Amino acid sequence: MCGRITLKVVPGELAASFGLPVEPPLEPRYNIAPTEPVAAVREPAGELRRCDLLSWGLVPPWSRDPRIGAKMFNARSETVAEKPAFREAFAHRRCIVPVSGFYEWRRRGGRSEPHYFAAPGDGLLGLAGLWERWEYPGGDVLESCSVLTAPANRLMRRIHHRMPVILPEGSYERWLTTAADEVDRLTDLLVPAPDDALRTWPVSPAVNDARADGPELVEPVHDDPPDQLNLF
DNA sequence: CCAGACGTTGTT
DNA sequence: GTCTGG
DNA sequence: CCAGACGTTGTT
DNA sequence: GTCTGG
Repeated sequence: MCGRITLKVVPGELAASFGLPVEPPLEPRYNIAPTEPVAAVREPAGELRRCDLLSWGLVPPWSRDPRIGAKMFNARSETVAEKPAFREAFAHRRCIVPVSGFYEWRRRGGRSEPHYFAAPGDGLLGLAGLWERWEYPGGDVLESCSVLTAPANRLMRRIHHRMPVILPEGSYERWLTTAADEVDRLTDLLVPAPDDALRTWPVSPAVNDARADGPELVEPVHDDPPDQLNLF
């Protein structure tokens, strides 16, 4: 799965990686949690590609309460085309969530150990996403998004059994612009990333607190020793 | 017909 | 909005 | 995802 | 245990 992400870019990097006409003004973030604003690249039909901040956690347009979004920050790629909450967004409103990396937690002996995942060379990754539009009773609009997940690859499996869908750079255009009646041809993209697409290392549990933010959160810490009973 | 769900993860 | 269950 | 609350009345 | 907030 994917429940925390980071996005730190040098000027020009986002535009270059995702083919944006203008570089969006984004502050570096090292701990973006569900319900928070997250960057999303979209390409509306006939318009320029753009990057906006959307609320992380998709709110279906028929929802009566936008707080449902807190549970909709991931969508299973295996079922996204059928699920009532996601299928319209999958057909018509796909996006790419640019990230520098993401965190996954390994559960061991009742403890939850955060690990960071990033690309070798620290380039940006493009996560497969969906977005949706929801209107408050007063007419204000909430745009929100969700990150697709796939089974873990070999690297990820040491930590967790699900992972975000990472799009190859060459498939960004196809992911963003495939017509609704052809989305069944996108399934080749909804797979675990190759093992060499990511590096990983353990990080401090300081990241557990969603209010924490800063470059120190992605610094490696020593791996805990394997579980053992210290009798003295 | 109306009522109620609509989601993922992890744990048992 | 649309589907499932009763 | 994890952390933290989980309640009401009345007063500031 | 379950929900809300970040």
